[in-house]
Amino acid sequence: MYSSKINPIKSLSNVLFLPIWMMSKNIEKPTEAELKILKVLWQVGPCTVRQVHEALSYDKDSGYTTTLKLMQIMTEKGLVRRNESSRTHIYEATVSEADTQKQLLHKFLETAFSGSASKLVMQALGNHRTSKEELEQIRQLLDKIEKEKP
Amino acid sequence: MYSSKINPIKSLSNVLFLPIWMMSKNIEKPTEAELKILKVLWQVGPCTVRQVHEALSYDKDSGYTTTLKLMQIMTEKGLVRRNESSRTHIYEATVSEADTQKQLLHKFLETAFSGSASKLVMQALGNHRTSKEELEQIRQLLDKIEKEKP
DNA sequence: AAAAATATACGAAGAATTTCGTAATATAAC
DNA sequence: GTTATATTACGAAATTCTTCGTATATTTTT
Repeated sequence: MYSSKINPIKSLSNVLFLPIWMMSKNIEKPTEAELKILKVLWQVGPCTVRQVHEALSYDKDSGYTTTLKLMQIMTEKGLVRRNESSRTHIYEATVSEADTQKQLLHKFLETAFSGSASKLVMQALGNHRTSKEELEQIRQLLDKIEKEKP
Repeated sequence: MYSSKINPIKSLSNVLFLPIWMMSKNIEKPTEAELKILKVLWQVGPCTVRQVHEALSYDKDSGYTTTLKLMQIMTEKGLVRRNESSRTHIYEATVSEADTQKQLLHKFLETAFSGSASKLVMQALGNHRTSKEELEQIRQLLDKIEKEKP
């Protein structure tokens, strides 16, 4: 990296406000294809490769060995763990959906919205149908956050 | 794609509820490196390659020709347009920041949050410092949305 | 006018991700 | 038990994105 003499504040602020999740141990960031697999595992629980592959084949058109290979890589990365006691291995996610979303959101917020959570939130609310119940939940969260503020 | 006989509703719903922005002409999706360049152009306006490259070199450590090449590719994709009247070309973004954010957000929402805007919003609000003013803005948006509901 | 600096064009290397084909092995069916 | 089927292992091709080096052309400096 370029050692900036003009704007040292930028990198400094990054250190001071390091989000909590970044301080915990390094979680491998899933790629897009890996994320699709994780979603299946989160939704239906421990699966064989075939189960995952069937679940994906509605959206995606790639061969069985592709899914297999990805899941093998994910095992190496530690994104999933597998039970090898029977010949057909059973895979399960080792990372939680919430943690992964947190991590991906942080990255996305930086790259696409330059870190402005409120801009992102307003865009998300403005362009996507959200039920009354969900809006109410968000409102409650707002209350809670504001109450905890000075 | 797999022609599903089991769940034809899925693809159907995608057609029925096609978001408005998707119906407009196809915008090329910027890659991550391209997005960084766009951000400079959005922030400072029309630029030469050198200006963009200098602006980026605080965060990024790649050569001048890399930036040049990327901007040439972006021109082909139609993400930027350039004025070639003088030897040093002047580039400007052809896509707006808001439109691009909308597009990226939609994609992200689908891949990471399975389309649940409220989940994303709550995660974003929960994990990132947001000022009182911003929270108030969001609250007002909530009011506006709920008022427009049945 | 020659030399130096700066710009674009463009092919191709490098890197990361996704895809597949084939071999080896185990299980199931006959 | 032999054949057929299903599963894993693994290398390597295909793809996409990023990076760079070199050639060529233009402007600026000396």
